[in-house]
Amino acid sequence: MRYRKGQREETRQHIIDVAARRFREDGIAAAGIAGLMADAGLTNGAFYTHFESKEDLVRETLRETQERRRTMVESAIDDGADVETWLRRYLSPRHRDHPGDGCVASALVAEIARHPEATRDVFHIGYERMIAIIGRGLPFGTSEQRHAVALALYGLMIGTLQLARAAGKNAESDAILENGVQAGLKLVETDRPRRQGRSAAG
Amino acid sequence: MRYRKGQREETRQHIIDVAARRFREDGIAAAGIAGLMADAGLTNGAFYTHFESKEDLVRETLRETQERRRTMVESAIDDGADVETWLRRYLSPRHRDHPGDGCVASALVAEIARHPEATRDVFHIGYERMIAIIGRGLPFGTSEQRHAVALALYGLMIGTLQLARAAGKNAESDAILENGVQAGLKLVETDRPRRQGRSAAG
DNA sequence: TGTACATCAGTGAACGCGCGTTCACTGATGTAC
DNA sequence: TGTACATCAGTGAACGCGCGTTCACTGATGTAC
Repeated sequence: MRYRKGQREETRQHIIDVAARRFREDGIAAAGIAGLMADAGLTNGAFYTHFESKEDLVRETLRETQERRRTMVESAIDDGADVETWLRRYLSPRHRDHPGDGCVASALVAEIARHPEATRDVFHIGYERMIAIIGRGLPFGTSEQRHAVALALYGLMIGTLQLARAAGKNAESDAILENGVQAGLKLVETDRPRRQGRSAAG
Repeated sequence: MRYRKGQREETRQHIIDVAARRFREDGIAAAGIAGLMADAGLTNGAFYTHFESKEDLVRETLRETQERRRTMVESAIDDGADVETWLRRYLSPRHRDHPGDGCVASALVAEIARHPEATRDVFHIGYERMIAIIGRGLPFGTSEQRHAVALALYGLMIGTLQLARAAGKNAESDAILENGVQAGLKLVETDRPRRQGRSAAG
């Protein structure tokens, strides 16, 4: 490998990019370091000049992927995208079929729950920020109401995407996704302000 | 090991029970055969007199755990439990803190999505039966409406439980669960028949 | 009833393999004098 | 400007370990004659 100024930071970033994809595609445990490094065009030994351990890489990867996705959602909302637009983008066959580019929570949340606290803390920070962004993007309700809906929406989104992934790439799986979109919209509608009167007694 | 009539079937069942717990607690990949067999009080060699492969055990374990949980939900519904009761039982700190006894989908769905088709097929059969039971337990709507709500509810349930597990065992995690219960009830309420008039125009 | 053999359920060592991690080493580039 | 040395980024073999799987073997129980 030629020595070049700035090489180090560039390589580190490249390893993180490769890991981000492989972790989401295969799971953290199933993605080995030698394989990751080979994918990055390097040998296994170089890994430890960039990261303390595999767990360290996991944390860095979580930080990066969570921030990137949050930024995506944030700018979509700033561009005026309504709830249905990004909900439908999340619960899409495209997202289902490409976990390597997708939401890290839907791919790895169950595995992360079994990782050390330091790793779960990193995930948790990203998770709370994401909930805050989603809440801000909702059209109705007080900030408490929007936070509550955002929490539930996120649970619905990752659970539904996972079920669709387990179902495969077929019409039934597509229907699971579409059904999730409709349910999500209903949750959002719950807090729509009513102009007059009330619906039948509950 | 003493030879005894009926020993074989009993042992097989015991291995499945042990595996069902360990898979849900540690993940399928992280639970090794030697460890499982030691937990069952046996040595690793005996495994292959009961199962063709680890993947075979995974399928048998899925079949068993899915059927058992379905039966639980079914009898709860037959005993007249309302939606809130079993929803609150599912999204409880107890269920969050004991994945080994809990819903296999919430613990393993993402991992199962990466397993061979034969395994995903087994999961899918159990999943569809569970959706059918949940749908039957709902109080409102046509059978199509109830199926749709059941689908969304299940996604919400497993996603929310996973997020609570990643958050840990604390008040915030408890709040995630409670919020999920409320959202689930709202989804169910959506199809409550209205006695008269309509809510404000949408 | 006694005996020889078959069957059963499981033992435990071994196979090749890939894991995360360590470390002595390489060779290109930067820099002090 | 030339030279000696430091630094940098990475190589690649090796470590101990646990994985899924195989197989020759054990010893208790069942059964045919």
